[in-house]
Amino acid sequence: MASKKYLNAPFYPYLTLPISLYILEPFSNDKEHTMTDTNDKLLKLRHSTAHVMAEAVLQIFPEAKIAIGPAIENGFYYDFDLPRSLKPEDLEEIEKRMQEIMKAKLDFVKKVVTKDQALEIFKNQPYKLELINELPETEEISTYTQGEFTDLCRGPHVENTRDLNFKAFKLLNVAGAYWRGDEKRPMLQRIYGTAWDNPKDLRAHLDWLKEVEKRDHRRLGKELDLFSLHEEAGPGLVYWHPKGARVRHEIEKFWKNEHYKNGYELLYTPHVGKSWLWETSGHLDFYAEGMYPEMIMDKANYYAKPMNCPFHIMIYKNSMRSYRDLPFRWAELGTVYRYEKSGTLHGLMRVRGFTQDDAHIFCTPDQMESEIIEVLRFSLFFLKSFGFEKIQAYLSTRPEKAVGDPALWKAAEESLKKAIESEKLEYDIDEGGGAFYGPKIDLKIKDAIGRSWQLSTIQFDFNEPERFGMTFVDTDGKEKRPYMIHRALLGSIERFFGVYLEHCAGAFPVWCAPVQVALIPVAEAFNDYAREIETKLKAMDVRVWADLSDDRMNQKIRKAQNEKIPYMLVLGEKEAESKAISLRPRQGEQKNLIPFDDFTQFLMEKITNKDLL
RNA sequence: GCCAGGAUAGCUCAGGGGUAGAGCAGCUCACUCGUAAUGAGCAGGUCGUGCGUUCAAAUCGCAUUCCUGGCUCCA
Repeated sequence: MASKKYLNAPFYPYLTLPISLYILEPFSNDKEHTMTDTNDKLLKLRHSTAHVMAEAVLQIFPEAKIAIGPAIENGFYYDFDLPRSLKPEDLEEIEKRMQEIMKAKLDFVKKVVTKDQALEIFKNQPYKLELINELPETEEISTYTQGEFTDLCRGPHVENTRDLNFKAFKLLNVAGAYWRGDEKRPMLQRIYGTAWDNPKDLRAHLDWLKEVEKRDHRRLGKELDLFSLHEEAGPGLVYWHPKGARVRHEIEKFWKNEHYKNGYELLYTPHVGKSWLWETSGHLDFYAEGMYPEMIMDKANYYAKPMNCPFHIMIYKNSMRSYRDLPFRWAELGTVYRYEKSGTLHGLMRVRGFTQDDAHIFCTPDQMESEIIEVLRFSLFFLKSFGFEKIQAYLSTRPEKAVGDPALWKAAEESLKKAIESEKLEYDIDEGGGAFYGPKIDLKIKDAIGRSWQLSTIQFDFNEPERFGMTFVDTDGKEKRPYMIHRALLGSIERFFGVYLEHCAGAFPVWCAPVQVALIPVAEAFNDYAREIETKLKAMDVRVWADLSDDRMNQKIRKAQNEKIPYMLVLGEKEAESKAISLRPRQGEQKNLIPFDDFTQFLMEKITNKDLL
């Protein structure tokens, strides 16, 4: 059931499987192209284009069964049950016929019909019949007809096919899709297309798609030699190459330092544990199919951990805890393993082994509110450190089936809301959208090309403290239940790395770039000077690469540029004489003959401030 | 998991029933050159894996693994 659409969902710390909305809003700077601005005009136009496509498909396959064909973000689709599977060439034929239909200037004619009439009209269309029969009695049933094609549809539509610009749409791809998204129902063929008001907008959207492809983290990961995956060694398991590991190390170093600075302690816990843990936590009941299968050893069943929380709870329960000890803020870069269906694996975005930037906060009821506010502030600090300024919060509240006292839920929800408001974040409330064990806040960021990704999640848990019988001794000498909050800021390191890689298109800021400075001697005669500079920079912990190959200077620059190394230092006779360098930044203007000390000062500032360039 | 497409040298890709091809990368040699590709040469795959059809398979068929695009967006 999961799909690529869910790639922007984070890895939840606890029991739920990731479910999330996919928001794709290209051209964040260009209102014309965003869905928010999508006036009915574009919606109508796209939906009408879907109808035109259905007509074209029926011309080719008169026996085709049609399902549904809505407008979606940037375009539309239509699902068909066809006698054979479509080939890419079919799309061209369909497109051609669609253009003919548009040029024919056909009216879209609406007709209100009775249920019986509708059943008669669509008697050969089983999917439509199913829809008709499920319509509420009160609902007006209408059909829209253009040319030879009539569809069950509530509209609205454009008036005439001439309102559709036959040069402003394009069919993109064919895909399988279950009827009504249900894997037990028949698999239909879905044709996706994109449609716009004018050819210029279409062009812009196609360019955007190209940009998405160019930034694909799988492509960049290969080009920049950052990581790899190996089917023969296990799908969905990531191998970090030296350069990728360097970036990851820098990110993790930053993460750890900031946690210590912000009142957290770090933990390390095992990767496997006996079934008792997962029976107690409830994972084996609710989540078994998401776990790697058991390993049997010394007559006990062990599981690779899909979550870190039970381990942190073990540490909590290791001794008596007093209200004086709380809150505990325990963080761990914990690598977990989950069985993700083979069809859902995708580069670094969806994998089977990944590292959560996890933490659990155990606190008293009194502390809950300030802890939540603090966690949210800390999340925002991290996201902003990486240059994500546009942040949207989503608050999910108590679902019908839930554990825990409703009053506790209410209080938790209130404190979550207060935290969001104190940070003045935009937010949406998903009523009843919380997990069964507690309400949560999710944070979504928007990347450089306008796509939304969910990264942080802050979740209450009324379940595990109960199941594990966690307690603390309160001021009155009585044992009470602590509050437990799960939170991940970046989500998982792997996925965050993928998102960030796409966000910056491979051009990491200097502080975490795998190579920070490239040295480019103009000719062999200046290799010595390059070595001298290299030694000095290395002594300052700068990651430097001296290109002493016998390539020509132009070639060296090209290589460094393609590797997206932030700074290139060109070194020749003039530089060597005056102990200077010529600076060619990966972006921006070059500056010649800068005193070396000036450069290092500039560089160190960039690095320590984590400048994003 | 399901539907469709794909898997050919490290990378990007061409070819297609008669025993494999390009560019880049790599290696060697020459060149020592001021801001995005110096030139020449060499080496490198049995065409994802298995089984089958055939005189003959990378090319056809079946199976399998992995990859890619999709699989709630309610007429």
